[in-house]
Amino acid sequence: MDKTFDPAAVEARIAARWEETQAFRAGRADRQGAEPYTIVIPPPNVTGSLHMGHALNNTLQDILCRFERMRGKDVLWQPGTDHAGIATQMVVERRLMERQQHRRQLGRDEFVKRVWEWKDESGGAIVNQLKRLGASCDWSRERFTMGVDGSADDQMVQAVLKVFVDLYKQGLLYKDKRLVNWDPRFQTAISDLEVQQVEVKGHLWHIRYAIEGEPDRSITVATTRPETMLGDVAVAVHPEDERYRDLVGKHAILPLVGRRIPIVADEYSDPEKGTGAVKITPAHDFNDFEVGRRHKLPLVNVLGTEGQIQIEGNEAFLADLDATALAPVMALHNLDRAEARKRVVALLEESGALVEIEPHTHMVPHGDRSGVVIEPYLTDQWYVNVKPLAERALGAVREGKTKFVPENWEKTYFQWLENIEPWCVSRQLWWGHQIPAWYDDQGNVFVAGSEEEAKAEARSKHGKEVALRRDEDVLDTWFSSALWPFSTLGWPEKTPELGRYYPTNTLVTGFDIIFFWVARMMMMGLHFMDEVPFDTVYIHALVRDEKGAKMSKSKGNVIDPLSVIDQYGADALRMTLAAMAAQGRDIKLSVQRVEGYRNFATKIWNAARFAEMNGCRRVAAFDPHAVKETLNRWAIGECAKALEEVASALQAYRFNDAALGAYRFVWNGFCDWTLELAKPVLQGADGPAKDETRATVAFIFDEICKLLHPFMPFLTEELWAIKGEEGEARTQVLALTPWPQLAELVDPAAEAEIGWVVDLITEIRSARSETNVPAGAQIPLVLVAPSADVKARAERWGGTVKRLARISEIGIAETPPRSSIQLLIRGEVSALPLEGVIDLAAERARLAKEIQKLEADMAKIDAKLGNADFLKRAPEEVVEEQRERREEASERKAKMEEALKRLQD
RNA sequence: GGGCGGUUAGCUCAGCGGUAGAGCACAUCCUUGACAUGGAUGGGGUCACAGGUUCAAUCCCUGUACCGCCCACCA
Repeated sequence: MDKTFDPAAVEARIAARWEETQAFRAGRADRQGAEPYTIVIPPPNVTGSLHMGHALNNTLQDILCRFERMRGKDVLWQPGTDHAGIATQMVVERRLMERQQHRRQLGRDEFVKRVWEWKDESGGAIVNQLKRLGASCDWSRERFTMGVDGSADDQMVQAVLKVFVDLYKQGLLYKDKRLVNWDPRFQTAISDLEVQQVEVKGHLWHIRYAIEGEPDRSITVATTRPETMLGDVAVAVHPEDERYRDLVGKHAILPLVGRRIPIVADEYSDPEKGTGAVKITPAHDFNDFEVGRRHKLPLVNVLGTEGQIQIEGNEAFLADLDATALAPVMALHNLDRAEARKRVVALLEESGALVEIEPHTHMVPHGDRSGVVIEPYLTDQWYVNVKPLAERALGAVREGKTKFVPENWEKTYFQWLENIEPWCVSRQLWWGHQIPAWYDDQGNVFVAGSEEEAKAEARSKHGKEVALRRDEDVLDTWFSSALWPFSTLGWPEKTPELGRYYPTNTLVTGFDIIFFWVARMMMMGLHFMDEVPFDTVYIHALVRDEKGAKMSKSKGNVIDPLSVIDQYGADALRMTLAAMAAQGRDIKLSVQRVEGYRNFATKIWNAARFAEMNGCRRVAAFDPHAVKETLNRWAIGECAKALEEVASALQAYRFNDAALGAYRFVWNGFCDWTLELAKPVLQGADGPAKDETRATVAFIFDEICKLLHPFMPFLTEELWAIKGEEGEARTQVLALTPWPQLAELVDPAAEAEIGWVVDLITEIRSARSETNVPAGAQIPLVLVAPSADVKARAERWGGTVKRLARISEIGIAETPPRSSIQLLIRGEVSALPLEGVIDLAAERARLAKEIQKLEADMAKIDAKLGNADFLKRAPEEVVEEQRERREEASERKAKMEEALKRLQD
């Protein structure tokens, strides 16, 4: 074995081995009758690169997959990537921009071609990065959410087409003209979820509108968006607002524009807000849109698709207005909305209509990708009426068909689905699934799975061949991801995989995409497969930097998982993430923690070297049940307990408990105690005990490899193989080796005996240190009137105790020697006679402190036992336990006091 | 405005009705035949605050104070 662990070399070698052996293939011949276990990966953006969130997400999935694979299941971890509409289009547009090009110059076909090129160029990156992390996906089944004709992913397109057409035919998908969230930068509609509310320090402009026919009166409205006043069609006041009641029914004159607009009464107007009178701009505000609808007001759109003022030739705007009188306003044409705002305010000020400017902080919607202010904008878009689908998705979770872990996320899920709005699925982008809708020149729409079918439909409608034009828009990228759990399995074909692996078992994801993705998969899965897409949704935390801030490029606090892997190894990173993945709290990651788990890997490596050097080689016929030596029986039992602990934690998705349980056992239980206690045997005389101990160490090492494999797959797979060098070679990779079943091997007698040894050594060390006995000094140990049991144990373990606690000799006496440190180990007194060496003052202090502690403890227990209610109401075991504790404490105290007294004589 | 979570050792966090735990940091000691990326030992906590339930509360309930997140139509 090499002297040090070289993660990079090992990772490359092991990855190749997994690939050669096709260890991660679903449906392997050796798993034919096995229970399936399926996870679909949250498909990362195809052009993305691995960040810490991915690292966590995929580490957890991999831990589950490896664990279940070892437990004998037929595991399918379905990998793939997402075409990620806006995100990807943005990346490619930015690249074009660097070369002073714009997508419109290229045209749609050429641009889409470029995106495909970029995908082919960079699309493998994230997959390779996932492999570096050790992700045990079935890479032969990799999918992409969007395919080209004839490619393997074409079937993903078929799935999208079928869903769109079916939903349309079922009346659940329709085209509608209403306000959408419009992103002026990308010039596309986006869904509610893609809008981020950002707090902005702005102003509230108070504008006075004259009242028609009443020169002495006016009404003042307050607005945060003065530029939209060009599209005002009314002023609304609350029906019960005394201040304005008499104005209702009259008309105001819109400043600058001169439009005559009604003053209406509407409950929407809040007397508390602003001036209590609110301008109504139905084309540019969601609320105003509703008010406009209620009062049958016209829609006056004053913005273009880029968010610029558009009034020249704008019929709705110019209706009943004298264009020539509007010269100053017409000059605003084509100005960007920000600039237009300034100019409108200036014009208002000039005209004397601006009453007041008040500082005002409010939430302003921004595009989560583009970062620009979103405009409510009137357009034709495709919507899915998700309400009925949401009902089923809600029901499935309420009935427990799908469970969230941690459970409290169910509330979040419920809240959103209960208040769900129609989902706008069309996007005015070029990169994505083009909407399968065709139009004839009369505006009839034909939704079909192909142009031929659309043509056929058109033919039957018109009785002749007509020219059709395809809808230019594409679908929201989440539309195709919503189908991921079944589209990846071959749907709409009835493939064997679909029957075998759907519904999937676990979905592992972050809470940030519960709405975007999880809820929509639930809706689509239930609707099209008639079954939930997964049994369990495990929601993990967000990875933040060590100070708790979100990692972001602009803050420069990003920890790049790949450089962490380069520096410390994938196993160290994985172990860190698993150990920190407690439910319900964000992970504050620091490189220091990774370093700690790198040290853990080193520790294991060195333990393996130790085993090798001491001839601890696997014995083919080794039977853990037949082990005779107490130490070995104990060690196997400890290992069995650790395996059980890890397995049950993983089954409950308590990754941190699992990882830390494994860590503690391997480092403390195995390295610090088992190996140390075994040293005297391993380095002592040859014989059956030594042979058995060697074999046991080798055996436990194998079990440790299995135990740690889900967390640290590379290191363990490597050690597993190295150990096979001696004797026969391993016939199977560790990844496919069964999870051990050792629960029945815990031996209470061995636990008691080794527990005594451990306690004795610990106590001696502690007492030596506290009483300033030089570390190098060999000192005697005296057992005081030992019981036969203790005497026998001392005989068996004398050598070990001498070695680990620096004891020169072990004697027996009726009473403790005069000058000595006295220890109480499991009820029996031992002493360290230290004539001339002992620091008596320190020993007295040690005893006094101990006595004090015991007294405090006893007082507490006495208070309890003296309470009649406690005795009456508390469960008997608890009372009994308290009594025992009290007795122990008082015994201990008596012994300590005795020792102290002796010391003072 | 609605909802959710957090407040436990110097730091980062587990735990969750009956003796407060880990890692890191800190202190002291140890070049012991796997490992100094190591070993041993130790110090350090009225479990945010105030009430309540209970024989018993860090844990359950109510409220308060900070901190964070999500949702909500920009007067």
